[in-house]
Amino acid sequence: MWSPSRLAELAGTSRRTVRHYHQLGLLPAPERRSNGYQHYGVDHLIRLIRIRRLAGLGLTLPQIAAVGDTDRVPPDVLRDLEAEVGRSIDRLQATRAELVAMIEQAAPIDVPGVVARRVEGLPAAERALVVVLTRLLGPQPLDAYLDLLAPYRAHAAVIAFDNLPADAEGAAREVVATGVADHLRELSALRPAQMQLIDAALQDTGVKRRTVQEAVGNLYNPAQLDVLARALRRNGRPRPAGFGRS
Amino acid sequence: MWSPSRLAELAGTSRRTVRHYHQLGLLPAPERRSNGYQHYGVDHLIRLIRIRRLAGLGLTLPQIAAVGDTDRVPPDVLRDLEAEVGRSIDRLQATRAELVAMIEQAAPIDVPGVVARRVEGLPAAERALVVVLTRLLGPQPLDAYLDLLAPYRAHAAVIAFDNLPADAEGAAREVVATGVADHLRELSALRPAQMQLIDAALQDTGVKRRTVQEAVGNLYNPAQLDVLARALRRNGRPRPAGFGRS
DNA sequence: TTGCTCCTCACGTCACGTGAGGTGGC
DNA sequence: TTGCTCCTCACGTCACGTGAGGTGGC
Repeated sequence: MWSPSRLAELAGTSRRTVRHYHQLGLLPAPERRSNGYQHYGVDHLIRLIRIRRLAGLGLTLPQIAAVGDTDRVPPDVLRDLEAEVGRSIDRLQATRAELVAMIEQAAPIDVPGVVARRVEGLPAAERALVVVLTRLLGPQPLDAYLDLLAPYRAHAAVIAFDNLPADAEGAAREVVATGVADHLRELSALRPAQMQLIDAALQDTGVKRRTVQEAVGNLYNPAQLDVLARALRRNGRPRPAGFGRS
Repeated sequence: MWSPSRLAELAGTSRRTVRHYHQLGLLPAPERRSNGYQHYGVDHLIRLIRIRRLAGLGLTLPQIAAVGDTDRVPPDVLRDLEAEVGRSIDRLQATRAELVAMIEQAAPIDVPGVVARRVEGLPAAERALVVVLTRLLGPQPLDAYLDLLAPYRAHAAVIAFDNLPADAEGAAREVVATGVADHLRELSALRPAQMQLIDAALQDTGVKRRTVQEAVGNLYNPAQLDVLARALRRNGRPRPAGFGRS
């Protein structure tokens, strides 16, 4: 009655798909004419339309095979599917919002749209650290960190730190370390809650803190690392996590 | 610095994924310790996080390779992605609505939820025909057809037709044919607009009409097909497409 | 004869998952 | 010694897509 391509067309699919369903035993084999050509009847079409409907609803082909010829899908299967589809929609809507934000702000890649505006103009090492912290900190500690970033960087000692060459001499290092340490103490006094939030987020067994330390050790040159160590010694214990690092 | 599994964990992915990116050249090979163990630095982590971000936004791995180390995704790529994500969301929302309808109505499989209530209690052949018509007719002609279905079936002659055995005699066939033909004429007079809508939808080169005829020829027994032929002859040309079929 | 459809393998796609079989570190 | 991680193949997954090479119908 119908050729393979006609059948596929009527069901809105491809010949290969029909063949695939034959191979899986989802669709019964059609009759053959004397020349070997296959031809399909209305039963095949009904069955194929059903398979396509269920596949379109998100059932896997084994699930469709399990449904077989019964006229209802088990309700729990439907509920699972609906929940799964709901999650997919949520994910895609978040993705879409992220894309829209990136388009509108012409935002850079490495960091979510919300974060992008707050890391503009940072030196490469700082940006890299922010990228790592987006994976290590939860939303709130990350927010606190980003809040502190601007006031932290609004100080000449920090700029000096950024530009410190690897072979800077001890005296120069000490000057920068003093400046950074003083500035960090002021900042701690000014925004203690945020400092604590960051610190607490890095607590868990210390594994996160060690990760930050390793990242920092990789991102700065020896002179800069030495400055950080000096600044920390100078401020004693209450080391301000992501800032007073190492 | 970091082992493969630690790197994967920090980026929220798997070791195999990391290996896959190496194979594709997306991620540079890490350094090796003397024992052959790989270890990764912060550069690898940054790069891996970037790849995962872009993959999460829907870029394919070749697209990510093309973006490389530049800090912006080309705007047209972003716009294409956003459009594609939008279409996916639309599709999934339609799927979800369909699933919800099926759950709430405990609806059967073969037919969309909206159609389900209107084909309850139909004999198997009629249901099969409706399934085929959902593929052949647009929404409006299908709606017209479903509208006519109830009044069409509210007649003793139609029930007699359903129950006609394959070996029914000529006299019995003629009685049923007369009843069906008369009923169809009345229906045509009563709802001419809907009849015409269905008829028009089946026009296109006649290929759809022939498909309906083939389906009908497959769904009814010889006596029933003979009745349909008689009823059509009796009513002359204005044959009511899906109803007065063959 | 030409162009179209039909046939059956069988490899390719996409982004990894999942063992298989063996070795290093504590 | 045990348990854990590390290593490198290499086949498997999912639902088909895409030729490859050849034949039938008009």
